[in-house]
Amino acid sequence: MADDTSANPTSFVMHPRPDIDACAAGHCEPDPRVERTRAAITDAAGTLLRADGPDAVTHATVASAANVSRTTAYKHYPTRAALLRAAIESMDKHEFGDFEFGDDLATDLRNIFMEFVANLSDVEQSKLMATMMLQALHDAALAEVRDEFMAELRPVISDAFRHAIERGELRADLDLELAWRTISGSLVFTRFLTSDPVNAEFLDRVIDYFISVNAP
Amino acid sequence: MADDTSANPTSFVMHPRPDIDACAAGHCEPDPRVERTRAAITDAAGTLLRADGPDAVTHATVASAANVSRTTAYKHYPTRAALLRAAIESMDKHEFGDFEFGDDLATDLRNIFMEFVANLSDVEQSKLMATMMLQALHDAALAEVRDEFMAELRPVISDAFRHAIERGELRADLDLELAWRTISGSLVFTRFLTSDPVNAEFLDRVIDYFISVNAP
DNA sequence: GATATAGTGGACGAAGTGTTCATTAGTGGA
DNA sequence: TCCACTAATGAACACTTCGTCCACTATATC
Repeated sequence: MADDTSANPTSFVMHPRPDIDACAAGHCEPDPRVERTRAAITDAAGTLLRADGPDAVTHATVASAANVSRTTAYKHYPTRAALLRAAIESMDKHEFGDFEFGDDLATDLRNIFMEFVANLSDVEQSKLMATMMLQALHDAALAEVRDEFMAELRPVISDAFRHAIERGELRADLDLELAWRTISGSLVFTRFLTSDPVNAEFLDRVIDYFISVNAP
Repeated sequence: MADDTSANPTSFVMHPRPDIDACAAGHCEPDPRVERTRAAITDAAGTLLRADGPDAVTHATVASAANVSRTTAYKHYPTRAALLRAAIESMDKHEFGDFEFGDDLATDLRNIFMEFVANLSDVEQSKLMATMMLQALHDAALAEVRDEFMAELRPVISDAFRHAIERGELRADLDLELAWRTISGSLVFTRFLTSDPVNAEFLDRVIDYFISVNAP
C-alpha cells in the first residue's frame, strides 16, 4: 500500500499535522484542539471516577460530561482500561521538590503526610486511590502510574528520617524502607480495612508512636 | 387480598414453605434447593471475581458459571452490588478460635499472619481483597463484612502481644491498636501501593523490625 | 399423591457498546 | 487571506447486555 512517489506533484504532503497518537507519545507540536479535547476528557473521567466509582467511567458518560462526542472519546482512549487510566492520572500528585524541612521530625512528617491524609479522609479521593490499587493488579501501565505516585513521597520521607537521625531524634540503624512503610501502611490499612477515621488526629498518633518507638 | 378462611377447607395453606428471602434472613428450615442454588451462585461469583475482577461478576456470567438460570440469579441477588457482596463473602476467612500460642512472639506473629500474607501474594486473592476495600467505600453492608473479616484477626494479635509483654519481649506500655496496624499496614501498603513482593521473607523482616523496635 | 415454592428458559423492550462515514470546524503554512 | 489537512461531530448501524415477565417444569414436604 506504499504511496507511489511519482504521483501528481501537487499531492505532496505539504502540511503534515501531528496526529493524535503522536501527540499522546509526547514530543510534537501539539494541536490545540487535541490538547483541549484530551483535557476535557481526562477531567470529566476523573470527576466521574471520584463521584460515582469506576463503573461510572464509560466512554458514553465521560463524553457526555466532557461535552465531547462519543466518537472522539473512543479515538483518544480506545479501551475502557485506557479511559480509567486517564481518570486516575488526572489525580493531582503533590510535588515535593520544594519541600522545606523543619527542626523536628514530628513537624516534618506531619507536613509530608498532611495531603496524603487529606486524600484518605475524603471519600471520593479514597475511591480513586482504591481504584488505582485494584486496577494496578491487572494493568501494568497503571502499576507504573502508581509507582510514580509513590516515588514522589518516598525520597522526601527518607530525607526527613536522615535529618532526624543526624539530630539524634531517631536511632541510627533505622531501617528506612520499613520505617516509611510502617507509617504509610498504618494510614492506608486503617482507611481501607477498618471503619476508623483517618484524620489529622490519627496521623499525629501514628507519628508520635513511630517516634517514641524509634528513638535512639 | 386476605384469604377468606371460610373457603373450601382443602384450600388451607397446609404446607407453607419458607421463601427465599426468609431463608436469606437466616433462621428457617432451609429448602435444600435454595441452599444448593445459593452455594452454586456464591462459589461461581467468587471464582469469577478472583479470576477476572469485579467487572466480570454479572448476573449473566455468574448464572452461566453456576449452571443456574439468569432469572434465578436475579431472584437471589437482585442487584449487582448484592452479587458482588456474595462473591466477596465467599472468601474463606480463617478461624482463629483454636489458635495455639507458642513461646515467642516472632513465631506467633508468623503463624497468625501466614495466611494473610499468602492471600496477599496471590494475585487473584488480592483482587478480591482490593475489590472489598473499594466496594466497602460505597456499600455499608460490605463494610460490615470487611470489619468482621478483620475482627477475626485483631483479638488474636492482641493476645499475642499481651503474652509477649508478660514474657518481657515487648515494652509494657505498647499501644496495641497502633502496633497491629503497623504490622498489617506494612503488608497491605506494600502489596497495594508498591510493586515489591509480599512474601514470607518480607513478613519476617516486618516482624523482626517490629520486635526490635518495640523491645522493652 | 397433593400442594406449594424453586428453578427454567424463552421472549421482550430498553439501554449500552463499538464502529463507520459523510460532514463540519479549527489549525498552521504559504 | 486562502488552502491543505486533520480533529471533532453526530447520525446511523448491528450487536450485545440488562432487567423483567410469564407459563412451565422440577423438587421438596406433608
